[in-house]
Amino acid sequence: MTTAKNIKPTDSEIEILRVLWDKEKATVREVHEVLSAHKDAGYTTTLKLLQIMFEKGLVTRDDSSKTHIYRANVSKEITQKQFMGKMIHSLFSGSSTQLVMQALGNHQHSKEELEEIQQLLNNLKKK
Amino acid sequence: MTTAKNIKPTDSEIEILRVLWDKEKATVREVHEVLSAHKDAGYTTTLKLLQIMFEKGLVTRDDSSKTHIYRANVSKEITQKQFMGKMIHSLFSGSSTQLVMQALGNHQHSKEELEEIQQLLNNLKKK
DNA sequence: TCATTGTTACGATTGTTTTCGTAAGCAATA
DNA sequence: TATTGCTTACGAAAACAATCGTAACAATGA
Repeated sequence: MTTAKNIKPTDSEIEILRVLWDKEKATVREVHEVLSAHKDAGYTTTLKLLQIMFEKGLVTRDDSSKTHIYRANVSKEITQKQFMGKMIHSLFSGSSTQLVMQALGNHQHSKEELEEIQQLLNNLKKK
Repeated sequence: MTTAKNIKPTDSEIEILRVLWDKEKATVREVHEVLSAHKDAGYTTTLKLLQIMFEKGLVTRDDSSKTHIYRANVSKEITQKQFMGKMIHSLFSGSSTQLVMQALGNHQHSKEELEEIQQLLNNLKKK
């Protein structure tokens, strides 16, 4: 699962992956419960999406018992990196620095968070 | 054009917007020339896309002469912010700090860039 | 004038994503 | 046993994105 897949999940697929990243494993019903809190789509929609994701290799499933159990098969980190790279390329002229400045300037960060970033920055500067 | 539009351009539309952001204004042919450097789609595809973007309000056009002249009607900054927000929400649990750390840690930054980020960080810390 | 070239308009096709309806199976239980 | 409820499978529709072919028209120059 830590393997880098060259697959880009759609928006709906990411919503599902978020649940799986969070819960480690889940049934269709469990995923659907979480999703239906802020989205309204039928149960079979979630089911179908998970089946498609299985075909694509985005998730694995244990079908040894009647109710199948799904797990993410792409890591959150790799997916983050992938989308980040795409965004840097398409919207920030390839400059990750510009993206960082944008994120820093346009969002609120607590004192602790700023300090955390400072730590990382210090490390990077050492090299 | 600086107005915040609640519209999310598709991937192809972003490619076109990049050209318009870069050139300020352009004809279909000019846009197409730039695009066809790294993409192969016919001229009428670019034309059609620009027409659709016009209907959506993503671009404006001057059709006073036969060859229309297009301009972006959404700013780069607002589009960046919009996609950034979406990404932070969907892939970073709403934490822009996490996104910043990811971008910092996973990409190369020159000494000058790191310094630039440091400056901004200093400003933020003052508050 | 007539052919060529470059332009817009627009319908149609193709592919992908999202959604749902329906059928079929299985298990629990009235 | 028969009913109910929860499950998967799967086809198909709807919405959207991307592509192209063709027609119509204007401007240019042979």
